[in-house]
Amino acid sequence: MYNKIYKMGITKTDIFNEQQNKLALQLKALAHPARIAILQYIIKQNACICNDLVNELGLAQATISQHLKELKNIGIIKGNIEGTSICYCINEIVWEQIKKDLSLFFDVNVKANNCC
Amino acid sequence: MYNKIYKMGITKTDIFNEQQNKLALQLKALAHPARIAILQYIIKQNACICNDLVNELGLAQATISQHLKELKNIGIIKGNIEGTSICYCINEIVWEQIKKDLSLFFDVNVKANNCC
DNA sequence: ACAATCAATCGTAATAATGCGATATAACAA
DNA sequence: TTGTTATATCGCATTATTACGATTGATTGT
Repeated sequence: MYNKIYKMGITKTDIFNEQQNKLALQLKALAHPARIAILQYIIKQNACICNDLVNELGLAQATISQHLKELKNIGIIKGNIEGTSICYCINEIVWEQIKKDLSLFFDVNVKANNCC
Repeated sequence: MYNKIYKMGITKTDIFNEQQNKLALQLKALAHPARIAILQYIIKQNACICNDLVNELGLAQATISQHLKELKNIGIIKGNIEGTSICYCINEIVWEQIKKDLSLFFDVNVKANNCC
């Protein structure tokens, strides 16, 4: 039935350019309400530990830890060991870089559409 | 084993606020290299039809159609029937609104971190 | 040394997303 | 009418994501 060879369920990153793939990965890491809430909380408190987020958001510790990992993967947050806990804060350099990457995409001149 | 009632594999949108859920949905719709490429192509050409994208990107027609649907869902593009084909273009109003929503999230004062 | 605390990871269950072939539908052309 | 073209949708296979309990490992306090 399927005579062409391709991997099902997998994004074909090879047909897109570096910028498109990178931006998509950054957006995907941000595209969850819990991760947006985590970032907002860290910004509000300046820094926080995993357990603070568990209490604040009402998700299980394993779930928060998983979301933190995805945010760490794109570098937007970084953690520092402080005794038994780990203090998380925003990585300003990466935060600004992502802002720049988004601007590069969004700050284009979207012409007055001619067909709608 | 699991004595608490919750639906597995589903995002708990009820514990987040309107802004967090909306922003996450917008970001999710943009968080795929194909959809970024589609938007960039539409902007470059001002407008295009589904088949143009099939030729340009090298994805199957069904796949392109599916990605277009997701972009239509957040309103960032709109289609206009032109004969047998449908002309797609950017919805400038929504484009600017999403830019604003992103600015609201990103343009905060990220303090110098005090723990990393 | 021993218990307590915190966070990462493993394992698991369920839903979501990705991609394409096949088919359906709608509009135009001959 | 018949055929062509363009797009949407259905069905399917596969991978990805979400969420949590249980466990592990590391550090602190007694």
